[in-house]
Amino acid sequence: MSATIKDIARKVGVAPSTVSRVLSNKSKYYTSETAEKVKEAARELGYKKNQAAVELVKKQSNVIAAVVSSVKTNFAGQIIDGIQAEASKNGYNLIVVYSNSASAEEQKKALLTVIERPVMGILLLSIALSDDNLELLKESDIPYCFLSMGFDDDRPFVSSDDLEIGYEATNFLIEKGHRKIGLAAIDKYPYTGRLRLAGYKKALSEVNIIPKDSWIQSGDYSYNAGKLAMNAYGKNTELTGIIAASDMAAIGVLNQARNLGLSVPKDLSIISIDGTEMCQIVQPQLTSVSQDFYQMGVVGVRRIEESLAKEPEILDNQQMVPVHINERESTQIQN
Amino acid sequence: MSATIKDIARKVGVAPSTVSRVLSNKSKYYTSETAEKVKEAARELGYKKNQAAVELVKKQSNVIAAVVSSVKTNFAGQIIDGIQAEASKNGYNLIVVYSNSASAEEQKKALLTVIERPVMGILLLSIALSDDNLELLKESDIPYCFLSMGFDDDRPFVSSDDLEIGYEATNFLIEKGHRKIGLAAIDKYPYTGRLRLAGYKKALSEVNIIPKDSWIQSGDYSYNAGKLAMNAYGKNTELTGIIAASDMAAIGVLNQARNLGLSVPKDLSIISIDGTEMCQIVQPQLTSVSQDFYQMGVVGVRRIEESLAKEPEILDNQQMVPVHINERESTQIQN
DNA sequence: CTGAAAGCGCTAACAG
DNA sequence: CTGTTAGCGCTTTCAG
Repeated sequence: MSATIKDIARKVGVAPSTVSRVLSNKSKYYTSETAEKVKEAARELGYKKNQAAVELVKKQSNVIAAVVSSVKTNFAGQIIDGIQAEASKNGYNLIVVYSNSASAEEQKKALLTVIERPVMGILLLSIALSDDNLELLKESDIPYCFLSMGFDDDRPFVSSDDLEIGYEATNFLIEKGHRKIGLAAIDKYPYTGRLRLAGYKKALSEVNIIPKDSWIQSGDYSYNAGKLAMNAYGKNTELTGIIAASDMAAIGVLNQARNLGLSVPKDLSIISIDGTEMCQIVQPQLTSVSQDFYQMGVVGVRRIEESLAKEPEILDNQQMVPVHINERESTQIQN
Repeated sequence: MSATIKDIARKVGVAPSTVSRVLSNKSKYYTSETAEKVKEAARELGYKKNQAAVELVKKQSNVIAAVVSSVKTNFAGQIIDGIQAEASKNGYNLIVVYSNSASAEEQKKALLTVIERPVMGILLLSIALSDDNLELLKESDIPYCFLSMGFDDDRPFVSSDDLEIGYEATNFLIEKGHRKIGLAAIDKYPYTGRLRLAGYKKALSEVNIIPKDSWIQSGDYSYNAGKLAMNAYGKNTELTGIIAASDMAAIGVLNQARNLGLSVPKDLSIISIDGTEMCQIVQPQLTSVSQDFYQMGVVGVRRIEESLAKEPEILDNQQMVPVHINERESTQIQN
């Protein structure tokens, strides 16, 4: 077994409490002389702090936990980078646990893994919690915040403004002269899809366009959903522009359009939602409404800090991170 | 604060140890009658186990830790899926911490995050540990295993056989009739690149081909490295086939070839190494030597289990996971 | 500045 | 089957 604080104390000839003070940098409470001896002994003994013991007595730790849906989302990495950077800056450690969002049972295990130890906060990345598990989370009294998804109730979250995303994407195409614009692979009913759809309709209605039902092809944001949507539009579609629900969906639309003999952007303009690096490795490169995932991670960590510091009532529970449009090669002016 | 085992004991009128027994499912040691009452009370009180306390006394936990290089690798997710599945099957929990492999300091923090608590094992995903940090890891006495990378020393790892990868990729092109074959974006000196290069040379020498220096363009496996390599080969390259060091590198080669006016696979065949989903979303779809990343995760967990069970001497420290070739659209017969 | 002592929440003998 | 006791490794009063 690893050496303990007592071993060091014995070796140096001081009390365990003194060793603790040195090793926890409670300066002012020891001479640099004893500090040296203690540190020296610690090194020799290969001492490693037992955080379980520390957390047990302090009842808090400096670790932030992120729970991530294991469904492959290519932007999760960016959010995690943001969390990591901000956490590290403030001296927190980050641990992440993956959870298959499909199974409430798996979800619960993931959640318990972090709840059952004194983490300072929990960040949930695009994960749809079951009611039971949400209850579990609330009961834990650990500050939490959802990232990259929103809700109608008062749960704290930080995400992009999905209404704005739908609106901006649509407006971008309108300003390029497009009138018949499709919305592909979007999930119509849950919060995110619903708002994007609303933004789409809003932009359209401002120029007096009423979208046909067939313009809106719902789906699950996946590559395959993109392909299916494009297939449904067909080779002879009246659409001249398409908004894809995600980068992967956009690539699906793009590839299927090509399969159908359509040339992008000549015959069809495509604008994607997300703006991950995927947009830049396909040809033509995809114009996108880009979300600032990194920033979501940063804001999420700050959100946790605030929950710790302030009373719940003062908190601005639901925060939006701005989006911006990256014009690349998949869109062009429509005459 | 959350309720403790004592609160439950008081409420039900039994001893804390009894509560502990019920809650830890030490069946045989209590009547179903008391069990009911205890569980009922636990539910009412919203009891949550304090793992810090458990781990402190048991000196071991059921969590496996994965340390992942935060450099974006699109296969890390697959490895983690494999770890997760196998861990979950055996009742372990997985926590992952991200570490920027560039900074030894960051690395150390990540490592300490997991070493300073009683995890049952540590899996390291394509992370190049500094000497100090490797020492730290060894000292911890926690079983560990590197995944998706190999070493010349006796460190435990599980990876693909990189010599075989280089050999198979090259041989595949040779059998298609190619004679002038390039190797792009590979890191020549470290273990992985060195072995792949050796496999490449071996296959070539078997058919009496000696590669020119210019055929081998080293790089860092990235998209950009792929582009640079293709650019170095140039529009009028004598090569008819190229092996790319990774999927992203292959896409870089592919796009740059197209930029140069070369058609794939008509003018140039490309075979990629990795075989992630990226291969299927580009056009043409990329032929690849596919690694079984998921399996690496699975084997990694088993490796940890074995280290716990057996004496170090008996262990087969370095394990290879088989690769296979997926022929897709980016390669064709060369006359 | 340092030591002694108490205790975080839980489990594991040991008696009964 | 259940209660009593001790203690995991650390921090934190409280004295001195």
